[in-house]
Amino acid sequence: MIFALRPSERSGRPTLWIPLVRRIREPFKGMWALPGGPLTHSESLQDAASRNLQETTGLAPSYLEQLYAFGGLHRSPTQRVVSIVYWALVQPTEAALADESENVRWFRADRLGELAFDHNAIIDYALWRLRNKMAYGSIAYHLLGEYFTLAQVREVYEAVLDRELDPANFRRQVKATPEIEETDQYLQGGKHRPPRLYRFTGRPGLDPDNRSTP
Amino acid sequence: MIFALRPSERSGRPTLWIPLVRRIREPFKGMWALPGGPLTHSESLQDAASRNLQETTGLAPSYLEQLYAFGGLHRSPTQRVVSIVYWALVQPTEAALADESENVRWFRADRLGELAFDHNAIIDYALWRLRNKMAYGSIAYHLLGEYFTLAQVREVYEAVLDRELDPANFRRQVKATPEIEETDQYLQGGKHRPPRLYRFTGRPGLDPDNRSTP
DNA sequence: AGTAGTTATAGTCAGATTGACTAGAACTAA
DNA sequence: TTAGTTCTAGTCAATCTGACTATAACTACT
Repeated sequence: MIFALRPSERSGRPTLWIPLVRRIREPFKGMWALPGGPLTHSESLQDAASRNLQETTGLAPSYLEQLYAFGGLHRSPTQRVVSIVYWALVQPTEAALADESENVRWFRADRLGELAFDHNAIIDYALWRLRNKMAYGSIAYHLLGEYFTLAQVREVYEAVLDRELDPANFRRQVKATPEIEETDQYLQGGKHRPPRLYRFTGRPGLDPDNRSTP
Repeated sequence: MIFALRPSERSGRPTLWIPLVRRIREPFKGMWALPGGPLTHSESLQDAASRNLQETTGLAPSYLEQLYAFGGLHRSPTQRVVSIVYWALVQPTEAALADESENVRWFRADRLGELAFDHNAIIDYALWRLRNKMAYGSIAYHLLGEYFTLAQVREVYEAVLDRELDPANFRRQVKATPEIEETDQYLQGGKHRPPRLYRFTGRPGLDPDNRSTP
């Protein structure tokens, strides 16, 4: 379950996108589904998630965390399947050069059709968790590059939470978090006053003892 | 992974306790471990957790939620094991009549020895999650009976968070939550002014679409 | 060159929340 | 009757939040 920011077709403002793969076998042949695959005997759960991510979409995530183990009896019509789902955030540079093909395509998170299995429910849950963690923790920065403006951070929040935030108040809060470091560089090229660039100095969301579930 | 409140031996104030079972086979024969067992083909994950809970300790939980799926390669020295761990809260009435025997015993959560497998780490994580959810959500009431005083709620928080809280300020906050309902009964029998009894009117922590992970 | 348009950034102000504290109320035990 | 206990309501200052104002610094256009 992978999230990335991409500019919306119309407004150009960043929006949440999700890569899906097309089912090439029954059940649900032809429908879109979350990327995934089996767990082998010689890899940890997180390693398996990384590997499946790499194999199906070619993406390297900047954040990876276990979402939930789904184990209802009728998730697949043909057999009993337990899915230990992970969710990942990838930076826009990564997302731009991701494989896209006949059977792998990006979709807007808020405009998905009906997917295979219970994958709509899984995505709903992942979205809920993403919004939740964003409100508390410092997770938004894993959707951005190394340097960013405070307006870009705000756009991430606005895209995920789906509501507008007051620019001045948002600045005040972000600047108060100790993990945000001011640089002395500015982003040039806009048709307005150039904004200062900042850096995230917190931990890189991939370490194994990632106590960040809340 | 089961939590219940029991009065401490010395002070008599409520403390967190955990039931453990003794390993009767290798590996880790003779050591204490979390209750658990295999998943069958005809039960959901939550059902399997309930059943294992019932079979090993005889307890019926008032709250049950998935904790995490542990799948490291070397969790068991003999074979690869993936454990989908659930955590439960049981009310003191339930906890009092729980089976206890040579091979099932209650331990204080803050005074555990070395357990089998990675179970110490699992308990640490569950404790972290319990503290976290308590700070936000309304989970403490699943450790209490139907009627309770505000001082009892405060004692739950103090036991779990392991620090004292100001009684007056705590009252103010709890009374402000809409899920708490004032009754017109009072708890008699103390050597002081009888405190009013309250009720929890929120949802009963067992429904399947329990969106309460944060 | 000058002016309009845009976003960046700092600051103010009222309302809500929080932590520390005070004080009276209502019971029991001596 | 009094001392001891907890219950309960309230005050007050500090902090945080949301709404808002004003200036700064750039580009684009005339």
